[in-house]
Amino acid sequence: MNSVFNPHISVDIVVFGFEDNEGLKVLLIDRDNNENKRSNKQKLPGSLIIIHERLHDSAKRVLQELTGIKDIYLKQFAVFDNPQRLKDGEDLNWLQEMSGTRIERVVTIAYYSLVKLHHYSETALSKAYNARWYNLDSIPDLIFDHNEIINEGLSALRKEFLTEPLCFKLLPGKFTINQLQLISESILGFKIDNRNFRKRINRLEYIVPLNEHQTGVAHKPARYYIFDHQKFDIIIREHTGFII
Amino acid sequence: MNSVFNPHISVDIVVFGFEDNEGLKVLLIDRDNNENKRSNKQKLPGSLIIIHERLHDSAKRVLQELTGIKDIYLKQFAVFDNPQRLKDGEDLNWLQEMSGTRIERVVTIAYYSLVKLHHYSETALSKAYNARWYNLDSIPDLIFDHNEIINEGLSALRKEFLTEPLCFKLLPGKFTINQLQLISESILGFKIDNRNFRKRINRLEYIVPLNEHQTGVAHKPARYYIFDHQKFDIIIREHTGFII
DNA sequence: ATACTAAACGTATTTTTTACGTTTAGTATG
DNA sequence: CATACTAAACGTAAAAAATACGTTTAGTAT
Repeated sequence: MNSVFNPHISVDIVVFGFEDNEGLKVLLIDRDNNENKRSNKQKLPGSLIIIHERLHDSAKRVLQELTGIKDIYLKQFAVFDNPQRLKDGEDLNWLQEMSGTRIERVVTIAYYSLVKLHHYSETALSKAYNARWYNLDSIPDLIFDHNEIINEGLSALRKEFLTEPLCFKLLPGKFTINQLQLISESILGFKIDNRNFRKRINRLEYIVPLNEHQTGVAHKPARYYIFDHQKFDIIIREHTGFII
Repeated sequence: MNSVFNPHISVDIVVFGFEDNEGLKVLLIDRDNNENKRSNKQKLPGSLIIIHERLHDSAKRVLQELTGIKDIYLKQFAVFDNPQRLKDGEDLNWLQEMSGTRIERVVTIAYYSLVKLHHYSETALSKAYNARWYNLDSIPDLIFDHNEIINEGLSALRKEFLTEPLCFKLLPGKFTINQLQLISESILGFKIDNRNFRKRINRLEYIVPLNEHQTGVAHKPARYYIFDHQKFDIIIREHTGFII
């Protein structure tokens, strides 16, 4: 591969995976692919951008190559620009060989993303790069500043979750209140009282109850709800949640 | 000037100026300096970064050159990467001459900043670049995508204002509740009921009342308060403000 | 018929928000 | 030195939201 790449700018993506009743997981890949193995180092999915490529498209491309995931939610959350961030000579050599260009300094634009983990279990993920899910509390040492990128990504995700209707990126069109709660707990990392959660949700006009219920479950069937994007926009733009 | 610049990456800064009882203003400069005048186009303060320079340092440098402002609050809020963003041939030529390099594509990292406007009135600002404050509702057409950058910067500022203790970057160490309210109104762009504002502020443990009051004012002298950063960190990290 | 399960409902208490009216501690003035 | 003036500060009643719990319900499974 020679320099179709812009050797100054890259994207990296922190893909968070959600699964019922589990903490969030993060998708990591091997630095080297199976045929071309030189180390066991791991990293975030990411790449130098291609000349003229848009950052968002670049992130999308990388993710699709590694996971087959399309139509995914991607959020730019920070830029990592420390001139020393590539300092490990061996990793830098790897990057130069991989990209076919001489590299001085790379500023990386970091994205996070949120997917239903079971949609992308081992089978769909890149075998060539040994893509795997890791619990947040057992992330190995990664190349460059990728550990730092994950930490900042998690903060950004949690902060954003409280002010943007993020969870509807994960939920199906029709969902139950308990599904909504499970996602919230998983992202925020703590348990929520179900009775109070329900009351709060029922007050929100943009979460609309349907006259439709689960079928075939061995308990009281849950009601389905939909998220009304338009109502949300109208209501939330008028809302001012002070912290000061 | 020849290529000490990185011709791929720039910073631009939306400097918001605050003044009692006024809407926010934005600092703009002329594209060309007085000696070297070729047009009347205006732009945000910004520059290609210097090789090896950190983005934050670059933003700081540019601001200081144009305004003399040091020790300023700077917040990275977005990246603008449209490959067409420099499309206007004339502005692109200008940039190439100015930087002494051939330029293909520039990705810009955008910052916003918030200053007490009266500290940086006409006298302190760069005369060479004709730096001036503009009301938000009378921003002229700017070069490249700078109008878009301002709009996004304003959204980011307002959003951030509601979740971060931004106003204490503007206030003196000791401040009155009414000063706090004026800043809030100015940034958010609407009026707040003073009686309810006081009550809310008085509940916040990290805004600590002093036994010290204004002197020499022709009315009941106001009490001074200080912002307790440590208490804020402890309290806010435990706080979860749901919107969903 | 009985057990089991997740969903859904309920209630009492405290805290916060909202929308207003009133009083106070100073300086300025005639 | 009494009165006016000003911004600061206090107050109150009602509505809405948050919190911490206990109970009932609509299904399937045995």
